[in-house]
Amino acid sequence: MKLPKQYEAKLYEADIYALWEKSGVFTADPSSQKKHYAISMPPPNETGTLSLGHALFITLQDILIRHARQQGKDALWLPGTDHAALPVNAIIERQLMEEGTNKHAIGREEFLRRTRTFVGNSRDTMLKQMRIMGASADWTRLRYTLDDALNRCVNETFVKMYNDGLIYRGNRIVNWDPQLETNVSDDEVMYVEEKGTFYTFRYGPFEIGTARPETKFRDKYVVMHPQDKRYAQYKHGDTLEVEWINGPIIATIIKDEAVDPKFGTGVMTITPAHSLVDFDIAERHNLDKEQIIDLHGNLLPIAGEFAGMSIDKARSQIVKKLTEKGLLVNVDNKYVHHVAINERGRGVIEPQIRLQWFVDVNKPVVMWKGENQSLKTVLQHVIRDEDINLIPKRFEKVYFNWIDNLRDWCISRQIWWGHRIPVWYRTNTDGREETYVGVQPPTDKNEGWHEWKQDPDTLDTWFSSALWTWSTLIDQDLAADYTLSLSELLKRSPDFQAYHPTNVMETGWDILFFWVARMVLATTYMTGQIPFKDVYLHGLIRAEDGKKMSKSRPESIIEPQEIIDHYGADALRMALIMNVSPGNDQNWGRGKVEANRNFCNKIWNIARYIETVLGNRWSTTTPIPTTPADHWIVYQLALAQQGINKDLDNYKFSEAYAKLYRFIWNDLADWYIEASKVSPNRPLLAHLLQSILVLAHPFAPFVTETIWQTLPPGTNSLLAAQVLHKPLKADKDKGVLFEKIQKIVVEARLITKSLNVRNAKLHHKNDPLLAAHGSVIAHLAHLESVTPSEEAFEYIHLTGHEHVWLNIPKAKGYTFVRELQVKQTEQEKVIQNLENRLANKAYMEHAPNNIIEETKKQLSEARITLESIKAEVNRFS
RNA sequence: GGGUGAUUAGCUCAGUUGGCUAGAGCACCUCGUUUACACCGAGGGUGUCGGGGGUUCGAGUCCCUCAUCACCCACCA
Repeated sequence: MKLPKQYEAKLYEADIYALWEKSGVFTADPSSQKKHYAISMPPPNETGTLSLGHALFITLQDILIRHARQQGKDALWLPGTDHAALPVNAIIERQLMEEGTNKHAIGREEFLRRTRTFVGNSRDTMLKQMRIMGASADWTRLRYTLDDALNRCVNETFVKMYNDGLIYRGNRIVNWDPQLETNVSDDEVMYVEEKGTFYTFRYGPFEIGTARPETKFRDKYVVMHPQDKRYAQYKHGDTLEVEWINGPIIATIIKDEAVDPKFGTGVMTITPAHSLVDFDIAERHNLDKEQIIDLHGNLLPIAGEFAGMSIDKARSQIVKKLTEKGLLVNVDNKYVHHVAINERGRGVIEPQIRLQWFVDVNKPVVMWKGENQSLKTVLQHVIRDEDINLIPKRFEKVYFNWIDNLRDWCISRQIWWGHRIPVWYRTNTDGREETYVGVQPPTDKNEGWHEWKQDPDTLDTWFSSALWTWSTLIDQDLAADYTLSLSELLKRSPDFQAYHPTNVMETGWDILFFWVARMVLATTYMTGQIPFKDVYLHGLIRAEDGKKMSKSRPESIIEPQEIIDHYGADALRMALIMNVSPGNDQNWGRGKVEANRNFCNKIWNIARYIETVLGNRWSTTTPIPTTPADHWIVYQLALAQQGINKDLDNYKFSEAYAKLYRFIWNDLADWYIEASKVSPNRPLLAHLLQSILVLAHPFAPFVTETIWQTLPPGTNSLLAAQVLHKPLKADKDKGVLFEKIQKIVVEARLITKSLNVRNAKLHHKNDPLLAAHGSVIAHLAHLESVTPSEEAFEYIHLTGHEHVWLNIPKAKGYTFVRELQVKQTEQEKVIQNLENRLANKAYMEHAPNNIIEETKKQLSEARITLESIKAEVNRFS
């Protein structure tokens, strides 16, 4: 088949993907005798289209999976998508707002219908885009966080935790988002700096500061540090009457160490219902916690004349009233404070006390390694005991720091999109309430009781994603059989038995807490296994200017689709891993994509050339290396293959890729193929082409498979199904001859280039290397000829070769002598360094022998080179 | 307040356990259209590896310290 001059990715990629998918190469087989290898794909949120971040994880995981297949493993890459409760909810609510309506107006059913349509469209787009990226995922095992089987796992987990006392319902202060009308977990809260006003008011004998006067109506506890001498006269529990916003109130003195005596006056009043810190203080001393603000952010009747006002409106009026009462002491307009906002949806968080479901992270009821532990301590153990490795390792410190600050996990949400909480309530005619917690809804209908009603709340998205590695491996049909217990189900699920724990979790460091830690938590608890052995954390992709890609700056967002349309998926894949290290963010740059588009084209043209040279003379005979170049390239190939395997085994994507790039472009294309033009070794060329296609395939699956499909019969089938073979044996010493040839070529090129001499001739006197390989050298160095001759004094000698010279007239040699002198000085410096090193007693005593030997060898070589340069300089001076 | 990362060529960044004269891509300059490729080939790098100190025979790499930038966690009412 005749290939066109340039590789046009978009002409082939779709067909190639279809070919793979049809063939079933991506489908894993748990009954296979091969070694199993598994990766759970982090399910992308169904919120629109794939981003560059998704493109990155698809690339990294696809490389690992294809590499595992090449190593002869049964590889499962299980794909899926996430219903993404909160983010999706935020999008739908925004849509509704733009249409001038809201969720209450359309009702739960209609809301869910709209949401399903939206996520359905998103899912179709995203799954299509994953294929466009070349993801070799097992689509027969596609999962969705809201699948029935996964939903069962969610309920099983909830119920088990409930029965173990790990899940409880309680009135606690939570991060309430009045905009989305739900609470969110601590990890979803973001703090942004904001300039505000800080007021100081007189409060009886004290002065208290606040940035939020609107919460202060019922502040009846005045708190100070127990050791603060300024207030030693006041005792804990003392009461006094003070004049306040709506008249006099009775204040109670509380002594608590949470107060910083150095901040402000060292005295504060507290609002337990609307501040996390205040709530904790109130808990410690068993104080009243009165709600001041309602769930929509408006003041309650407790605010008297201000009731019903939004907090923003009320603030200035309250200040005004306090000023009129003469209670305002000071106003500071330059106060900088941190406002809590919901990361999803950006609503301002108003802490509220609410009846919510929590996961207790401190209760020691989790069996792990034969010990009763808390969820928290299990989390610590698996990393400390190296059951799970974090890559890069430095994230362990971040991880432990997060655990140290971990509080009970609030898992209930008031949004409608998500897994329903498996709890039902009913009352009887006497008003007595019953609660039922179960994997399936209760069915009994007793006399005198009303219908069971399910808890209206949904679960935090991360509660279901936490089960991802194993809930996806459960046999989906068996899961419908509720007579089986979960442990029986796990035992009878072939996928779970074959693929769990998975080998590696590859994801961004930004969801280490949200997701990775929670998978560890839920999976160890439910299955007694770790979810994965390694965690590889990649960095984020930022805009070209180094800032985050953000929807508020649409020009900063790069769509993978657009890049693929222009440059092809392979070019994008390689650009994303080139010169990138784990855990470190990278800035997007188009330059890398272009470079890799060119690399694809290079591979294409190597194939084009080799296919032309071989024509219809393809043979399947084992190639026999004959020339030094043959031995050299075979040896280099073996080195590259070993190096790439080792790097990928250690998740060194960037380094593996660099080795591949160097081998294909520099070694094979620039040196070997050029050298082979003198006398092509056809079987070896065929072998080399097939080898690089296999080696490059995990990185650039499309272009390599496209070429593979053009190979003649007998070599075809699917590249995606090929395994790595043992490299051919090469004679390393014969290969070294080629390195000598390279040195001669490089120098000949350099001299002819710098003197601008064309069609120079290279002569030698009885040099066996040149006698044997003259034509190759002539071709590579663009020389007219390499011929034996008698010594001619006025010509330029090659360094280190006393009897090899270029037929460049002596006159031109005088121009060259300056460069030779520079070289001489450099060489003298090198020799001086090496001599000093060897003269150093300490060095000779401490350095290992091989290093010393190496130094000696370098020195002797450097001396020969210097002598050669010197001789040449002398001839012209 | 606590922590992490970054600082290496004009730009964007690699550099594995310390060990040859520190690398890549892009950009730039010179030459070249030798029939695989101009998305190409050949040649071209004087980098105080952020500053200072230390450990070592030997430091871009390990330790201390300072500076700048980015980020994470906690959060002062």
